[in-house]
Amino acid sequence: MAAATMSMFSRNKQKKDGERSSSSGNQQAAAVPPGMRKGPWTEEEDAQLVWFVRLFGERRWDFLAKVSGLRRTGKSCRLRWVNYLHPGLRRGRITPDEERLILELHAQYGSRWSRIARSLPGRTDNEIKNYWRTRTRKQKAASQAKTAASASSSSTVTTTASCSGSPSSGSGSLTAPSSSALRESGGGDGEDDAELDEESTTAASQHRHQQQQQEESSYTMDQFWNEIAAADAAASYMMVDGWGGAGHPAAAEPPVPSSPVWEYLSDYSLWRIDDEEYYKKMLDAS
DNA sequence: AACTCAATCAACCGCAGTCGG
DNA sequence: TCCGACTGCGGTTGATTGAGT
Repeated sequence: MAAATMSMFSRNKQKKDGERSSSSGNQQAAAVPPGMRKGPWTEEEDAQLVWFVRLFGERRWDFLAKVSGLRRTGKSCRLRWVNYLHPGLRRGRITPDEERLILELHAQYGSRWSRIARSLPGRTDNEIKNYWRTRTRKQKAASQAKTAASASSSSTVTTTASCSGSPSSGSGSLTAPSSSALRESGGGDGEDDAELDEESTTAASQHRHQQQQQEESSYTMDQFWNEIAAADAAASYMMVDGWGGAGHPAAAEPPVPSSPVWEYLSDYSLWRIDDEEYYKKMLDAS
């Protein structure tokens, strides 16, 4: 876990500063005020941001960006915190259970990623959005390949193609929502909806696949819905107490360093001094 | 070893909603 | 009611990585 997060951190470090800003064209130059930094965050910036979020809370991002001395917009600071530095973030691959949940919730809410993310504690809307995008792309490519194959050879039908409605079936656990549920969802953009409809056409085969997998993994729908309820409960709990709050059931367990900067900061000498003292130092320095 | 290509993910943008003056 | 600042969201882009050839 720690190794994984650190590798991600170092990966971020490897990005060249300002590379994006130079390659992104005039639009971005207009969006970011002059003198503001853009592109990948450095470890120092991360550490600084974490400190000031601790001091001022997850609010008033413009103010925070200013007093911290970071040459970043408030918006950028918020995004960095929410998507990367937040201590409650969960790292690593989307699990099969999460996949299933995302599928359910997408059928329910469409492309309202933040809403979906609320039911997946520790996952960000950005993460889920990226995951979904990858998944739909794969699905699209697979279905295109399938239609191309069937067009080229209309006489013979291979048996292998018929059981692989989804490319993600390899990961083993996606359950397509019912077509009625998909239609009721209403939300979502056109592309996704179209792909979901496409998905629903293979619902029967996927359902068989799902049953097969349920038998294999002994994973019942009761368990599935219990987990959804638990996730919702956890999410609402976090809304009240904050992520990783003291009263959280998980707090009984040793906290998992979910964000690399926390590991970084644990060795960072300034981390050990008093907040106010540090704040003074920072103000003096700036 | 060098190259290609798909997957992943961080970060950006524009837009819309909310809130206080 | 209007306006500006702030915040959050969804869509998109592009750098990096890793697997395959």
